[in-house]
Amino acid sequence: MKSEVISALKVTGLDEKSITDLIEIPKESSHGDYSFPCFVLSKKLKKNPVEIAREIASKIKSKEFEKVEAVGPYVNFFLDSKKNASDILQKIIKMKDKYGSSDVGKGKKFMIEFSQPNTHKAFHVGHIRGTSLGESIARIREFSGYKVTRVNYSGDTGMHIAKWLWAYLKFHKGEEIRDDESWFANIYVEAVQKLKDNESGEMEVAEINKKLDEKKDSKLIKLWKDTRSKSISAWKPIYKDLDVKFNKHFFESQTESAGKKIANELVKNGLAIISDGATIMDLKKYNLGVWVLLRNDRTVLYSAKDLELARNKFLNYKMGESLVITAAEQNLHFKQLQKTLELMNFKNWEKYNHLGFESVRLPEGKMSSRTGKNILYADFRNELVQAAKEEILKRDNIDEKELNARALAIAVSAIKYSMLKQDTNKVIIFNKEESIKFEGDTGPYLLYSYARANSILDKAKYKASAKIKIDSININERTLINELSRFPDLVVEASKFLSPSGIAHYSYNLAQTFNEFYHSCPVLGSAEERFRLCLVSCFIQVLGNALKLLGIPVLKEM
RNA sequence: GCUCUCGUAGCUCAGCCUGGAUAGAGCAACUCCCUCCUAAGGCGUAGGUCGAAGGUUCAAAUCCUUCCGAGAGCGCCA
Repeated sequence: MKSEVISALKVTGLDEKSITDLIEIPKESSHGDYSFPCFVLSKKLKKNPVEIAREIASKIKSKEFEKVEAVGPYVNFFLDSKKNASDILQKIIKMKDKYGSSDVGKGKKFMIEFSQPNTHKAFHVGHIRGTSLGESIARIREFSGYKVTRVNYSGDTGMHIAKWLWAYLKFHKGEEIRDDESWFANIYVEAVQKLKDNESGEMEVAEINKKLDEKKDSKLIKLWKDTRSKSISAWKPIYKDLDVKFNKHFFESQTESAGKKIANELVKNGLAIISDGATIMDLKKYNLGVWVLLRNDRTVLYSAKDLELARNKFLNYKMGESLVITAAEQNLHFKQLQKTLELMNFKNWEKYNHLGFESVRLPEGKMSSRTGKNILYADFRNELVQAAKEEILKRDNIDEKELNARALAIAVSAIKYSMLKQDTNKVIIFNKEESIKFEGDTGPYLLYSYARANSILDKAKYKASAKIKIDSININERTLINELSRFPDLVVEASKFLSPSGIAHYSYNLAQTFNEFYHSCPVLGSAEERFRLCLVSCFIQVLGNALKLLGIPVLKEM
């Protein structure tokens, strides 16, 4: 179709390459399917571009186009809209769940690490951003043909654990250990508070940290193990809600001793040095500052553990590309990590990539598990589910089980959509009052559009058929079909740039276009019923595919 | 001080990679539309020096430079 436009434009005397580069797809459908701006020719011919456009349009006589017209300095091409529409719908009907998929990643392995909650700490709304983002990128990459391995990595050791254990032993000793996120979160907050300006406390914590590192105090190790496993159990319902499954869960406790070994080897190789008793990588000449691997008491830091994790991933998973998703605060850390891998001569070091996403903040400031100034996932989720239930009951009377299922889907759609629609390098100001509203540019709006469309098909007892007969096509239908046709290109973009936000915006635009169609084009009982039913079913298919990539569940009824 | 990110309507954001036709949405405000497929919807009104100044270009929100403002990071947290 584009090729016809190109060959028609050979009347300009330009070669195929420059024509291809110049052709645009207009933002507005009233400007046609393709458009050719005449500014470049204007310079060449030293003539008014408006005049040139008029001349070109009059020279083109092709039956391939419904219309070719000059508008100002542009030549606009209108394709045969019925044929075009039928081609697009047929493609969707044929490909179903695969519509939008591609094989750009065929034969390639892609490992993605995301979520990374720490044990003994809060899983708060900020964690949802990384979790939703990682899952969506994983799905987009799978859809694009990659073999994807999802991994999680948790801090189950280190200073924050020492602080938590200190507070537990000091103020909660003997208390039952619960698999409850907020119980863990509260004790951690208490630890941080009570350690403020408390030198003897700090020394006790350092002592616990050292003992954990040495693994000799069996009583302490048992407490650590018990609390660790309960804390891990507390995540299960969260990942179930969010529909996230990992192929592998790494823990820092498994990387620390090998990490320490790597740090010591780096000293032997002369890559790392000892400075003030600590083991460091001096990366100043790369403009990456200093990277501390071991503390001066020889205990191991995040940095050395990450080197071991990288080594493990390289060795045992043989992936082509590896991505780690974390908060953007860690951008420098990952540059230092990558540079160190390079200096260590790791094969494929340049494919060990990092994507940092900006923080989720409360209107009053940064969220923090240290101070407890945050919103725990479970609390927020329950509030959203409650709000959704109230909305449902306003308009429908359904049984408890169905009510719970629908409310959860609505809550999850609201959470995920709000996290995914925003560009990753933009801070999200999390406003709770705003986020429990289900109108406008929100997840529930998408589900609502989907459910409405589905209800039409239900009433018509519609069964998909590959035969499409189009007698006429109006502006609403045409716009909706154009929107449907954009999807595959967007998935390719999203996969390339590791960016689900484009899919999120697309979903919203698509739903909006559908709602306009819904409002102005009656389906059931209309003369165009067959064609419109087909269009509705294609809309459901494509919105469903898009939401699947975002990890957002759909509802047939709402 | 150095590095990175952000700055578009009252508020929250698209658009910027790949420059083009009147800068788009949502929320909030003000109208209108449920005898009609789900009003969690749709139509409309109002709201903009695209942070500022230079530069490149036929053409700049978009590319380049400088400056201003906000946030984050910068040796023993992760």
